[in-house]
Amino acid sequence: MRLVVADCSVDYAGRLTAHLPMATRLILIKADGSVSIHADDRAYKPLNWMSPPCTLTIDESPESDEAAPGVALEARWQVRGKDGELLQISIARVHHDSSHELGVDPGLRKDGVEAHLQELLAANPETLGRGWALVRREFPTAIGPVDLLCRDADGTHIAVEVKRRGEIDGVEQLTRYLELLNRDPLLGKVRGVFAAQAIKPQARVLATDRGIACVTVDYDALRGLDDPDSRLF
Amino acid sequence: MRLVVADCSVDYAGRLTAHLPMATRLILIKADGSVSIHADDRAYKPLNWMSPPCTLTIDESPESDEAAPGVALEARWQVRGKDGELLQISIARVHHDSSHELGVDPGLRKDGVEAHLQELLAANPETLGRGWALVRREFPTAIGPVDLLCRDADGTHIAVEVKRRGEIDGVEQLTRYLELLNRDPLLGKVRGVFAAQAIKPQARVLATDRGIACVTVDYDALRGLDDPDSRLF
DNA sequence: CGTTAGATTTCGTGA
DNA sequence: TCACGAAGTCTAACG
Repeated sequence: MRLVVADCSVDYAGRLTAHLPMATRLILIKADGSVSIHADDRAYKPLNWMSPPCTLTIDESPESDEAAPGVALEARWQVRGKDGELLQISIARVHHDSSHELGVDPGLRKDGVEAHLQELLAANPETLGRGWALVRREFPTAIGPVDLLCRDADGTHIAVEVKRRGEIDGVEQLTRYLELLNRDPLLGKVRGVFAAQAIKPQARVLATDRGIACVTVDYDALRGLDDPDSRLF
Repeated sequence: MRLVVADCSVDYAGRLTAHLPMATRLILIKADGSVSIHADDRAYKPLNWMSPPCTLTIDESPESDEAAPGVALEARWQVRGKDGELLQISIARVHHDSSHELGVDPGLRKDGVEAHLQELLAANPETLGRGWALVRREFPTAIGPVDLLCRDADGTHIAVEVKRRGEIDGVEQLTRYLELLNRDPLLGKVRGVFAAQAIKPQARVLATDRGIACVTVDYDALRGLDDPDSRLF
């Protein structure tokens, strides 16, 4: 990994066209070939970048920038990506330049994403409704799998769409599934349930309008049900 | 902006739970308070991060990590965010540490996004169909504005949804608008057109099934129509 | 290889 | 401030 702090201007032409006027910025070159240009804000997002695969070529005696003919340039970097994408960095002055050997990262472990929420609900269908039982996770349909298919105490099937955050797209998705499932004579009338940690008001309105019930799920409580050791009380 | 290259392990607890075992990484602290931890791959995305507003506290004589009692730690950084989010960085060895004054970035100019595509189509409705005229951009409905409302040579209204890339969500969106617009007796029967630089096959199928026409738009040609100087041929 | 759905999405804009 | 739509989204999984 190479870290360069420099006064530079930047031009990007590819999926869009963008220009950065001359200013002091961090240029980050990773071992994967990626190049990113950071200002001192915007959290982790760079101002401009090039994703791998790409190639960096350096011109140590470039012409001056057309936009600023008076400014002498130390170097011009050209990063070429796929599809003719080009990131051009015109460097007027380098403040810092260092390289570091990081090695391959051992990777990271995550917990608490939608897949895990789905697992927890599959293991505890009673959370969604009294007397409900799981029929199948990832129940297949022609347009994709339904997250959970359950059956209530009366034997009625319920299609459950699980989201971490319940927004309008999830309701649309469940609507398409229900349309298909309700054509299947083996299942009979299928109801819909939209389950999420939090449901946006507009999504709730749309769901209700379509006869889909909404359930907000307490992730921590569910995890407690699943693993009593993790309870804190 | 402060750049630290160090052997560290990381724990994050907040919107999810995540752990990074000990390894050499870049820690980037920006003036906005954000902290991000980068490996030498994954392009510009960090392994872990904390977005502002957040506060960094440093413990210079921490206890050893529970997970690795044998490893002595130089420091432990705790970054606290909103909602009790916590990013904890356990530092075993610092390889590099430097700070740099970057100042406020003058910002960047972008071109070629959806808003501009919408402007160009509004200025050139004939691109969508012979004899078409623009009625209004951002035509308001109860659930949000339709990108373009046009009228063809016969006086029939057409609702146009503009996307850079035409996917299934855009068709759903236009469908909802059409449902509403067709209840308005002042407009009469309203047709739908889905316009994008490229339209995914499935989106095209869904649109066609719902009687919505698809138009692929040549952005560069449109820009040429709008500004003859920018033509390259 | 195309398509889909998720993301600690992030980021802007308009109400 | 909240909510929704767009993003140079990116990325991993699945058919």
